[in-house]
Amino acid sequence: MITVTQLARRCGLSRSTVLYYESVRVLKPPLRTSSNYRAYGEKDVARLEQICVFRNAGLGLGDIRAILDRPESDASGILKRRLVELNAEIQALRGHQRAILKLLQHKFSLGRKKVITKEKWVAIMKASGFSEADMRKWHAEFERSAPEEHQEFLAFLHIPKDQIRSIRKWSRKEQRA
Amino acid sequence: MITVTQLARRCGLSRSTVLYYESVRVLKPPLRTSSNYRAYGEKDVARLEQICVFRNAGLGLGDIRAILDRPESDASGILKRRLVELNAEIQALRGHQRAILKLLQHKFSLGRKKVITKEKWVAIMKASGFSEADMRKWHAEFERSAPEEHQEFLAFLHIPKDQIRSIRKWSRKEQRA
DNA sequence: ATTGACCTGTCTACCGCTTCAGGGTTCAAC
DNA sequence: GTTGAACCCTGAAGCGGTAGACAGGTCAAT
Repeated sequence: MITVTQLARRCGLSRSTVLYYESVRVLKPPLRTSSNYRAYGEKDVARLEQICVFRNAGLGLGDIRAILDRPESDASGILKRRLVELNAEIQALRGHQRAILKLLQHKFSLGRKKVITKEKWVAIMKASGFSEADMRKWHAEFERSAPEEHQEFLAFLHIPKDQIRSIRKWSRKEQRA
Repeated sequence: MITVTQLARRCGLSRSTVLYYESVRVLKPPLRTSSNYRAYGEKDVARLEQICVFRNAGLGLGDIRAILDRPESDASGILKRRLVELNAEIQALRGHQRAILKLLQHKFSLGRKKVITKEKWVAIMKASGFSEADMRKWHAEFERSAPEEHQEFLAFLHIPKDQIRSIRKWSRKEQRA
């Protein structure tokens, strides 16, 4: 029998989160000690661990409750739906990234003093955790979904024309491969 | 001079959203008619359109306000930061997707009657808007970030061993390319 | 003067939490 | 036996960005 904070820590959550899960009844109200403290047992731990598994899969608490409490609910259906939603969300974020690139282009070409070069750009990206492989994938994605913006962006980095051609070439190859 | 609802519709937003923007003063309080209706002019429209541009780039209203109202604010710095954050968010969503795939694997192998095949899987993915290219990119990403789970997943689809080898081979090539 | 389409401000809900306020309990040291 | 730290409790409010509902005011037409 453990307390809320112990349970929370065992699952890598905060006490408040566990309490919140109880309040939205995705976690069942546990036994209480004589002094009204929550006392959790094995089953409660197991349940919370399951919840965490589904949360790591990006499911909402409503969906998790459905899966855990209603055996007739179509768990794999829910998971597939979420898989598809996640894809849409990823596309949306990629769209945001493309929009930012466009904006950066404009900003820099307005305030013309600040010329950003390929080297500076690569430094920014590396500093923020992009590996070489990530950057190749990034180019491939950019080329696939917005070839014209990709061209524009490369030109904006003052990369010579022939080099731009070769970058776009392997970007296309990458997606065909 | 147009009204709130007209302004909102012109920018593809709801009335409540425009009102909210005003309340958090990212949009300036407009002139009022004699009957106290909001009356927006050209400048207001332009401002809201700018706001929408930045919202499409996934910036928060706070950042937008900083960029629009404080010329000394480092707009391109904010944009770059956001670019990096977006990348992290995308990685997180991909992680969710991988977690779901693992779960689906377990589900299906528990209820052993339901054998999912490669064909069924591809049908699900296609039905949800994955192109052939998307799926190749998906494999490449899967192979790059979680090769063992990728192997497991392919086996789970009852794909013959030699075919699995070839799929993983070109997945790795795709990222090297 | 009435209809119907607009407008007004204010309130609520959604999600997944976090934080705060204002208390009670347990356990150890002194 | 009392003080203090570290726990526990409940309940409410807040975040961001948006959608919608509500009750009532305004306007152009009939």
